Amino acid sequence: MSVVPRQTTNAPGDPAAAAPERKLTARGRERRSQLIDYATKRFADDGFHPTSVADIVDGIGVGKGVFYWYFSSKEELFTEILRTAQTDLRRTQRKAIGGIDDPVRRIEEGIRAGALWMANNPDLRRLFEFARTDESFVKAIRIGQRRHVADAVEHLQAAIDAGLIPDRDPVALAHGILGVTNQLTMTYLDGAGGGATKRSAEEVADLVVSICRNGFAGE
Amino acid sequence: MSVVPRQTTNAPGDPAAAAPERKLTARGRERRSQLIDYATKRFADDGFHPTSVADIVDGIGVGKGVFYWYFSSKEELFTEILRTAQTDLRRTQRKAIGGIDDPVRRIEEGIRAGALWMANNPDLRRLFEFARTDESFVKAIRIGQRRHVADAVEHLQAAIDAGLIPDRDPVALAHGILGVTNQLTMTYLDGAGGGATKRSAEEVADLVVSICRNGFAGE
Amino acid sequence: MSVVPRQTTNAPGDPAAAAPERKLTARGRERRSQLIDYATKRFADDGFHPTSVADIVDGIGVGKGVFYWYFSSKEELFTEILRTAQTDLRRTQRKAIGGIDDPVRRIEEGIRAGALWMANNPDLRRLFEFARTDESFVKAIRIGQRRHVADAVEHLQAAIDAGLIPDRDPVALAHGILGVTNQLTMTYLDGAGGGATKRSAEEVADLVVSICRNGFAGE
Amino acid sequence: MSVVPRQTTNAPGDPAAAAPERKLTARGRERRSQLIDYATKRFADDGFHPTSVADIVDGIGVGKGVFYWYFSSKEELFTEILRTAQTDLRRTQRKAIGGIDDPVRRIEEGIRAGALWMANNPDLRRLFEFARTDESFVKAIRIGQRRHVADAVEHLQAAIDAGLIPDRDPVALAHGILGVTNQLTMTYLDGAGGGATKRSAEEVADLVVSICRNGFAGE
DNA sequence: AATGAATGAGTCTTCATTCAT
DNA sequence: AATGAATGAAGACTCATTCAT
Repeated sequence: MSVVPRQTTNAPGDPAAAAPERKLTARGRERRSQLIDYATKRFADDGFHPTSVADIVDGIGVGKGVFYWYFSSKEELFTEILRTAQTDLRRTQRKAIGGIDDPVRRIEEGIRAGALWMANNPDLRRLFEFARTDESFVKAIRIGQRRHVADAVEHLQAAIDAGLIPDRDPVALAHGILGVTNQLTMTYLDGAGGGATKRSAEEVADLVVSICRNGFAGE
Repeated sequence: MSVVPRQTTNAPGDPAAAAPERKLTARGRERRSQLIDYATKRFADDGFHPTSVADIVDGIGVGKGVFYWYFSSKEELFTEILRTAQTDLRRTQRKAIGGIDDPVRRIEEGIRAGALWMANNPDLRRLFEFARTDESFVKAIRIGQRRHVADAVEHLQAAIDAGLIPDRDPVALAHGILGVTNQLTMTYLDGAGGGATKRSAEEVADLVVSICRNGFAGE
Repeated sequence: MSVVPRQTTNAPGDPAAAAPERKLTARGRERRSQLIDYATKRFADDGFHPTSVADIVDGIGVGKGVFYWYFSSKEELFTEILRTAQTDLRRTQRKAIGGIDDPVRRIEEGIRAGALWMANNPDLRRLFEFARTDESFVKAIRIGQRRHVADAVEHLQAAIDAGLIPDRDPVALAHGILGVTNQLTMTYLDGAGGGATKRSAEEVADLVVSICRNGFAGE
Repeated sequence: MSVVPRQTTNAPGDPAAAAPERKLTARGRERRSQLIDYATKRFADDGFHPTSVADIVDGIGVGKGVFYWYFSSKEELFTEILRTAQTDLRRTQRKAIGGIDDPVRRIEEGIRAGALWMANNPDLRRLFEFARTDESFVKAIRIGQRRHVADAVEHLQAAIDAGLIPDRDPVALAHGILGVTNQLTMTYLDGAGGGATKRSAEEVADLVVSICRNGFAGE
């Protein structure tokens, strides 16, 4: 006779719609990944808004309900993609500069790693770019970007303190680096280069590092 | 009862649907401007996809017919906004460097003018950014971007030829400048700066010029 | 160049979704009525939840958009039906007792008018009944019911003050009257009478008045 | 891949889909009760249609399969709730008047018992009310109501035959009693009373008896 | 030039129900 | 007995666009 609700569905008043916290089986986790991967591709190719949930589930060949079993909404899925991607980018950069002592080399290797990641994950790079333009996702993207910038600032400040580079606003520098990286990877690796010569990911990474380091007039 | 979209009379040979070629009265031109201005604001604030034609005409307080009297589609309006904006940006930059002989100063003043334009037209800057992410508009935006880059390349090449700056790929440099400009104006003037100090348009422009010129290590 | 929004769509923060305030033409007003009438019938016959917006527009033979041109949601339409009906019921009762001096006769004629209204508007009666059971509409229905009870209480109190009827809680009496009216009109005029003899609206009205007046033991 | 609803093994000759006839263990019976109790609460609070099977099983913290192990459908569960409740109400009333000889007192005590039951089972009272408004359940509810009325009629007729109360249509009287009981318990015990004073279940029961007995004008 | 009305395919999302394990 | 996964029809609602007036 006792009515003991063991579990409330979703904490109400939650700012951003959270994922349905489910205990997933192996098969479930696989499905979830599959949805994320396929959706990433479609979002990158066709855009977030133009890609419908129906497109996604049809593309995978499952029923519509499957989507909502794993994600509470299309927006939540997208946010999830962004979060994962940002985490991965950060991890990649950290790994690349681990063990390097010279702050300037840390900066350079960080830039290179960032550029390579962008080159290797063109879909995710595009999603970042879109997310920045959409009211619903700016917030999500800024959290990661702030951390990203903070990471770079740390090394820039160290280099400045060590007298290795001129003393300029490190936050502005970090953003400059970000801008160059985005623009060049997009231009040379995304087919956006108007008449620009095709280049390999490594070449582009070198280019990014060089421009970030010297500007157009430096050295 | 069936709704069969009819082709509007278009300029022949025009690849994308063009505006209905109308001879507008003074009042008509004003209406058109009003639509463009209001739509620009809404597109920038809420996004292109989330903003419906109904939002636009309701916001102005006119009927739906008005919209389709001046534009053949929502896409056409957006394309028109982009085209006008790109033209305006270019004109602004050209005016800024007119009469300057030193190629390096031309570059710097061009950068400054570009950054100032972005700072003064934040809505349009956002629309550029979005347009790059949407399959339907990349083409439109690239035409202008290519010209924009070409302009910069011309001066960079001149500076290189004159031995005023090191000999590096001017196309890459031009793109780097673009990236820095976008990122910094966005960061410091669009509220996107995570903890970054607020700055005036002029300060930001100086910052952009400085970073583009020297990179993080130069000078 | 000026952007002058003449009219915002809907006051945001509005508790209940309000109707899209439109200037309707004669044809528009007719459509709206048609939708209300048809929906009333379907809601009464099949229930509010089981009746879909598609059912309604299909039944009338118009496109789905028509519905949302006139009503902002299915709920809003239903609320509108309730409001109109309650107003009509009240007007009917007021007209019926206008000019009667004796408070007891006012009560009796009010009851009779109420019962007749219910008998003549079985669909609306059913909707009232449903609305009381649905979280989303109780509030809407109670506003009217409170007024309805207040009206009755006024006359009951007058009769008590004049020593024409025993001094009992008039609010409780008013609710009792309501209960009898609902139950009997439903039973005898809605096909809900289990084995009960069919009766005319007038007969039922007499029955309601008689029972309300005397109870089972009185007189 | 196709989903073809299969007939669950039903008691043959059963008009509506009946519960799977299972021999339940002690634990099984408890689960079933738990489902019924929790569902009753949700149906009463949120409505039958708005409450999904998922809501119910999630609220209890079990899988979907559990639900369909004990009930063949959501409708069947609801019907079951109604049936049980009606049986319980009847039993309560019968017990209350057992051993009373005077038919008038039998009527009064029956009314009181009914009112008290409603007061003590507000959720079930609400479900009765809803069931009367939904095409799918009217039939189920009427069976019980008919019996309920028949019970009352029996005593009313006895009282009339004994000359203890005036000779009026006992069926109508019985329905009148029902209407008063529903309306007053709802008003005073369900928070539906617009400005009406809160009262205890016993007070309300007294009120109901008094009004049913005397009407508004009788002694 | 402009309006209110209308279209209907398409969007996101829900939900009763089934099934393999 | 019970679970997580899946189904897919159906629901409410949107929206670019067209049309009669």
